[in-house]
Amino acid sequence: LLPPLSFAGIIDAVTAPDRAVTARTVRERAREELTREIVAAARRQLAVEGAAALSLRAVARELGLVSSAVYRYVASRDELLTLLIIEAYDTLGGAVEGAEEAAPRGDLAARWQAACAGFRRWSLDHPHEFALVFGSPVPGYAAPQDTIGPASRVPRVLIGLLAAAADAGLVDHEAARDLPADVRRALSPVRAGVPDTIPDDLLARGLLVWTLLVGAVSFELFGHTHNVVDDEPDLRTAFFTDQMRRAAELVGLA
Amino acid sequence: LLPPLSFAGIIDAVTAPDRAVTARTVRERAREELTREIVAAARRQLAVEGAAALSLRAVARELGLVSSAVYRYVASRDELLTLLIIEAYDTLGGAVEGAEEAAPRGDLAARWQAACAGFRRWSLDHPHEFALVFGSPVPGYAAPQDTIGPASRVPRVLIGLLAAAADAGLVDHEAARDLPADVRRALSPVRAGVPDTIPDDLLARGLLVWTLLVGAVSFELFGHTHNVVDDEPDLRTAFFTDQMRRAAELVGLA
DNA sequence: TGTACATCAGTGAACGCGCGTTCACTGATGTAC
DNA sequence: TGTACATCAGTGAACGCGCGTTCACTGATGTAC
Repeated sequence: LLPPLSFAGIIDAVTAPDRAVTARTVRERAREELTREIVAAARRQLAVEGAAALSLRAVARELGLVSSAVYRYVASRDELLTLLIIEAYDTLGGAVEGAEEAAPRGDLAARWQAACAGFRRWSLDHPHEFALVFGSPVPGYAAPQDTIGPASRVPRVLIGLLAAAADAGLVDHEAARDLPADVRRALSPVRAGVPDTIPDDLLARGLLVWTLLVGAVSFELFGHTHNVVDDEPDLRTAFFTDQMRRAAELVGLA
Repeated sequence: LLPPLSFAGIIDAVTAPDRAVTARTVRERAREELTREIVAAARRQLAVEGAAALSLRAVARELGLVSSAVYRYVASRDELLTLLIIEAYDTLGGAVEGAEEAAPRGDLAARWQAACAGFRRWSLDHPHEFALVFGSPVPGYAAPQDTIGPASRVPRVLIGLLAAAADAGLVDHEAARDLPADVRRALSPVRAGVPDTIPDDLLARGLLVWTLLVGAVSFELFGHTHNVVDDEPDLRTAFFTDQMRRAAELVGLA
């Protein structure tokens, strides 16, 4: 009874709101618009209550629809969650890219700090989205393939910086050791997606630094810096910046 | 109508199961035993389904009780969650302490790696407990004061190692810079609980390394190493060990 | 040692709530001739 | 350009589920005299 829902079509409708107005029918336009409104309502609920409280019925209520009507647009609660995850990855990616691109091109340290600050800013502004993406997995939910593209936008920014640092000769190749064989094998999946100009050792350090960025923001958002770091926002920022500077030293970005 | 429930009493009953048999009444003993069984059943549910699926009714079912009977022992679902959080922190703390203490005393690098390996092992064996403690906060739940003691057991192990490294002169004091004033102020809460032999710079590095440990395990457990690190368990372990060795270099524990 | 009263454990029924999902349906929009 | 049929959006009712929590109650255990 359900119409053949194209998942990719939904994503298009959601992520490309302003494409040139082609000769689409009224129905097509209404469908795209309502799909976007459903996702927007879901996003608002996520922002306020968190992923656990997200329900199709509440989305329907907010839009003045009967709950079953939502099923014309979204196959299930899980699919809606997937859309939100994709959107979160995407806006986070955009925020980090934007911040990094606004920094002076020649100053790698500044570009790194800008990226980190952008990451943290977005996360503090969207705590539930952050939790959805980097926190505990939603029980019974398995992320589909569609998320891996958007998920890699931020890492890709970091990879760009690492490559730039390597190209600029900023990485201490004396200190760069050869990795043990098993560690090199462990890294083979990432290795495939990263330019050869980044040596294995730098790649391993890059993962360390990426872990650190996400870990630091997790700690802050999930309350693990209580009684550790002062609560005053400026001091928190100073601490984070200091931590990220230390991280940057590991990969020639300080 | 509810009896005056002493929270500390419950914790005693749960965490000190084998205290000397004093002249307690049958009722008292039955109460302690059932309280322990309730927490044990809740722990099993947590292990299987995760915190979101934890319900008082399910606990009651498992013990063959009527759901309202559980309220004789536990004031609410939140209190039960708190008990589980405390227990998770405690068993994690015990696991890390045990692992660290089993390493040769004179070998700080080995003690560090043992602590990290113990942390990761416990986490892989108790993924939902890890998520409960280090993952997204449970919505609508605020951790009470009772958790902060157990929560600091693992950090305390790391502090011990940092102090030992400092005492042994393993930390490069040339490289140790003076911290900017705002970063020093940001650190004042931790500072109060850490021996003076650990300088500010080392303390800041210590937090970096602690973030890294938790972050690395989070990434692995929450699926963020998919398509990054090979799935084979031995290779994952090799990668983790390598990352922790790099972390150790920052604090003179390599 | 035995009895009277107080305390406590566990029962069973109920309240009120919200959820995801299905299904047969009406009425509006789109399309082919 | 108009009509006949096909497609689609949204409705309303229902199914079946589980949850946390309250409350008046029975019967067992504990205690004071």
